[in-house]
Amino acid sequence: MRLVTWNVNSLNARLPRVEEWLAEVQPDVVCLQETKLADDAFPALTFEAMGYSSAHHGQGQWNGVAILSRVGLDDVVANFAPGVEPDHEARIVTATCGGIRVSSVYVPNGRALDHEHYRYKLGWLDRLHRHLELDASPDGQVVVAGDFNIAPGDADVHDPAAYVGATHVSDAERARLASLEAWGLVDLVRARVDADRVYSWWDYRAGDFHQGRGMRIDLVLGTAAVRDRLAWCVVDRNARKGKQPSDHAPVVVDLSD
DNA sequence: ATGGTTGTTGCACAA
Repeated sequence: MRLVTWNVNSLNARLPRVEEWLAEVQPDVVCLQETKLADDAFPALTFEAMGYSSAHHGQGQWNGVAILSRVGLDDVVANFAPGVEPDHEARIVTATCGGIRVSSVYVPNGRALDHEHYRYKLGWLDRLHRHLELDASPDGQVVVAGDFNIAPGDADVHDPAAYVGATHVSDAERARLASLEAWGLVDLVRARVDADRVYSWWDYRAGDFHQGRGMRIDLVLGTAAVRDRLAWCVVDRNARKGKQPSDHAPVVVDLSD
């Protein structure tokens, strides 16, 4: 099974590139973030024609997450699971695809350590942990994939010194990620790729992509049962090149059957 | 050099 995650930064602006990339890469399960669409504007028929069932949780203009699957799509939960305080923004959708409980997540950016949005981010990550406790089992096949807006370690940041005091690298954010790992999730790319400078996001400005100034903030987390199936993975930085790219590259994970 | 770009029912703000 090929599972991917991609923050497309507006599906409206990105649909031609997304269609082209899906046709080339042929993933079975696709987690999308920042569709920036209302549910009635989501191009479900376009994906259906390519063989994908889909579940979209959107609000229009900002945020919006989706899961596409050609290996089944059942038991969809938009927002956090019942029992968790609902998010007022569209940042998580969950479905069972090919026997894996999959969540597509767009973790709040946080903006700055002294910003209210940062408190929202930390609380959101706590709610994600609670969501997993209610919706999934660490002993099962579970994947949480998306834009976490957290660089797990300094090896995931092009210039750690430049990010001291910034969001994405703070102890509190990394502690939330560690809490998800303590529940039973593993960072699949880090488990497989022993290298620095593997990034998934580059600022549009100042030629950051060309200069290699990026961060790895798009993650595929999986339980031990998923990690044991891990056959191959890559961040497809080619998708960050060319005309009208997203500022994020897709992350590709191949699992053995 | 706190610069630069892209997206949004934009005309500022989020990323």
